[in-house]
Amino acid sequence: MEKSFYIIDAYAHIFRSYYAIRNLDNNAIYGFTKILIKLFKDFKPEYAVCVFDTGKPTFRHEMFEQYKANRKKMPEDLAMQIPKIKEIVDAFNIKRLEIEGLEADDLIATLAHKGAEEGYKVYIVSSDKDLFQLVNKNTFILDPKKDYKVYNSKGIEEFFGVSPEQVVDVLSLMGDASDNIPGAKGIGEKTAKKLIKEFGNIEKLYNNLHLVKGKMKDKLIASREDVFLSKKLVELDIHRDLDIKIEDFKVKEPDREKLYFLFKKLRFNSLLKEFGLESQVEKNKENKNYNLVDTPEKLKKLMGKLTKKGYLAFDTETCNLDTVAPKLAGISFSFRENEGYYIPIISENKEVFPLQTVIPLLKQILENPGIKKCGHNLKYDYQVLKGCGIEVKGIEDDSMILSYLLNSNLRQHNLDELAREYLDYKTEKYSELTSNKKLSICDLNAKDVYKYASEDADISLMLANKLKQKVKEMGMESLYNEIEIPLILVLAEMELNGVLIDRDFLEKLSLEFEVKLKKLEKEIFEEAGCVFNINSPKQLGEILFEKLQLPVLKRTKKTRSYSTSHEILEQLANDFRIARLIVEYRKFGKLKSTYVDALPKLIHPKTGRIHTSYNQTVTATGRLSSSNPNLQNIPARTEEGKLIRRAFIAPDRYLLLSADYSQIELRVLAHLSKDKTLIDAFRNGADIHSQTASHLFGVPENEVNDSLRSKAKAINFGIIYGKREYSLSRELGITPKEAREFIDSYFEKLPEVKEFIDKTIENAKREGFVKTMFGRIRYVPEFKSNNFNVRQQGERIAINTVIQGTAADIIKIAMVNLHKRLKKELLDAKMIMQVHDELIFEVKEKDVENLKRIVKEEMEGAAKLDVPLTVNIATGKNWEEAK
DNA sequence: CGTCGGTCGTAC
DNA sequence: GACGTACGACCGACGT
Repeated sequence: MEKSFYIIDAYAHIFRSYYAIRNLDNNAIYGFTKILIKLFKDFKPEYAVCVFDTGKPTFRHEMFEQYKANRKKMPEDLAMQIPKIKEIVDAFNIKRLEIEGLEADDLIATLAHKGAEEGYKVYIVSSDKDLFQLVNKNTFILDPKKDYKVYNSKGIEEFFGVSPEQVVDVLSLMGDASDNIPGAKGIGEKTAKKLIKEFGNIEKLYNNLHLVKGKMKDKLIASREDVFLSKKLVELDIHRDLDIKIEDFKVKEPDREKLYFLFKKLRFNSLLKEFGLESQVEKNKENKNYNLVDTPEKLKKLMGKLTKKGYLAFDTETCNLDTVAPKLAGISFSFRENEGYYIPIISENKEVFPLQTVIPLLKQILENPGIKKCGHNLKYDYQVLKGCGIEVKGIEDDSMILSYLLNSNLRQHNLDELAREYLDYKTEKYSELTSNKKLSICDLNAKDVYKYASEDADISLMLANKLKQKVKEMGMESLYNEIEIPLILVLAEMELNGVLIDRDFLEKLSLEFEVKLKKLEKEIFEEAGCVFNINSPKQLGEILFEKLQLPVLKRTKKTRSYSTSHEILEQLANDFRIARLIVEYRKFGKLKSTYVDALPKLIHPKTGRIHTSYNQTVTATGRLSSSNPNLQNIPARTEEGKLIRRAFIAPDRYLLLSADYSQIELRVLAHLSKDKTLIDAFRNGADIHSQTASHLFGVPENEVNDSLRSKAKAINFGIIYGKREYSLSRELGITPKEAREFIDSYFEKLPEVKEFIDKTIENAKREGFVKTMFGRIRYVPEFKSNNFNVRQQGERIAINTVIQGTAADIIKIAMVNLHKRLKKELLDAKMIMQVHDELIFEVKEKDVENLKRIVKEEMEGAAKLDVPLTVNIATGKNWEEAK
């Protein structure tokens, strides 16, 4: 019985997977691993080896300086995958082989030769035609690209057109652009094969040149030297002196545990299944030590332990999700990995410990700044506890924020996912715990809750340890410690503060809008000649473009249905009354449903105020986001929109104070690019858009009219968003060619800006991520796409993220500093809202002037740039007035 | 009846 | 397909 020996050409598969599989992280690892799995499942190799390259120069480079000179450096994101691939090969218990100064192909040739000599059936796992020359009666090619087809000599001849012995000669004639093998100039694959089939090899070909006709003969004569050099380059070299025994490559059982761990980490869930690695999921549960602390004795003992700790994780459980003061159900602690304690306060809706006895005990721990705390989404826990009269001190780590800093492209950073991703651990889900969705933690018995609750604290502790290390490695330690962590409390308090809303005013507005909408609706139905749902783009499209036969100017992106967007309706508005009416209807409908009717519903019954959620871990650039409601998109531009802002009010004897950064993103651009023109403009306190217009159109600044200024403004913002000629032309109502000229002349007048953009993109492509001024990173996987548009989007993302992200960092710094400052100066003033470049405060009338001074100082001093940061401040009884 | 993708519109 | 970052209302297809 003959033994089989499989030689795996690692890099061939790695490169192919990298370029063939898109839209997947770790694509090369994935593709390569799939091949290994297939091999194990279908071919069950007894002997196998994985051959790698060292990338060091070889004798071929000495022979021919240009050898492989065209090869680009391995892309960064591929290089990063190589170590993992080696780990996987090791876990499969397949030997790896790479020898310095020896190309993989030569190593494969040597191994194949040796294997055949020792009587093995040799299978070369590769799709590379350079290896076809090795096929003989004991050596075969196994091609994963061709559905794992096995080629013998005859197979090669059928597939490639010549016998394995003739492959080298064909390759020498046709050359290989990717390896920079010259071949015969002007002779391609087809001709090469024809010639070799006719003559047998290149020696015989050149000895019988007289039999070749016309141009082809001339080409062969001209390339003679190149062809023979090519043959030497293409011919694989068998190193008979290499001390290798095939016996050493005996395949052992794969290390299933290691593979499981690796696949899990890489999120190769389909491969887990494919290789039957699912059974071990629960394994990590076994060594957990979770405890229910349900007697006064146990509680006392735990508290004694906790007071001696310098660092611990905690997590609160609540009965409801009330924004202001949710009811505390229990609290869990962990101070050692795999260990956790749950103190139930409510079990099956009955008090386990009376609050007045537990709270003082908890205070000793939670309010002690010397005991550093960690948790997951501590903003929430802080608020819960504040509702119980506990003010948590010593917040050091938040695993949610750590995860966000490591990958801001993810919008979800929930504990379950992170545990799976980083700890290979499957958590108990809240939904599994309650099974019936109507139950809350308080309805359950603490005996059923404590494991779940302890786990959360334990997992957060383990994650914080692990992720903090990574954050340090990425150079984000100070961003984390000095900006994001202190910001938790700032946001927690802003949310608790909330903003006062004039409910009566909104209710009156709602009635007014309702009347307006009814009237518009009637008119629209009359124009249309029928009744339909104006809010349905589908129905509206059918009425406008089918029934009424209005011209179809644009279709929607994904479904190619009629576009009824504002832009299109505006274009139709001149000729068709119905289009004007719909624009008007949309405007009022939007304001009414999104703001006028929605805001009163969110007024908290106890405080009479709106308490939004500021999310710290959502945006990819580092900005905050706001939800329930979103206070960052309250209308500001139109007259009707401004009415909404009048509903945001200050209580009696208080005022709202709004402070916004003037042109912060353009100032950041000026600073980062060091562009002289921009810097000068900002230093001189000029109107930046007029100044740009002056430079751009070559007119003195006092002669810049509104039209020129608005063009310059559009370009200035266009730069930040990476706008191109097409969209700029649409905005300015000019041709794309004219827009192109504007952009070109902008870059000509502000060359440093152009340089900054190019450098940023270049850097981003090389590193795979961009970095803001304060070290925040964002990965830009778009660069890996094989779609041109997606790659171009990557460029815009890179630019915009650096600018928007840096601006976001700056206002966050200002918020942290202001929060401290307000506490210190004992002003009757509270920070209540943030809208990206604007902070809004509620301040007692007597303290307005002091607050103005302090806010200006802290915001303008938040970062030291090459241009001044300028802040405009206004006050009023409501938000509209304070603008 | 809930979920989810598509479209549209608001902010900076 | 053409401008970055968000949130959310509404519709309607789809699955239970």
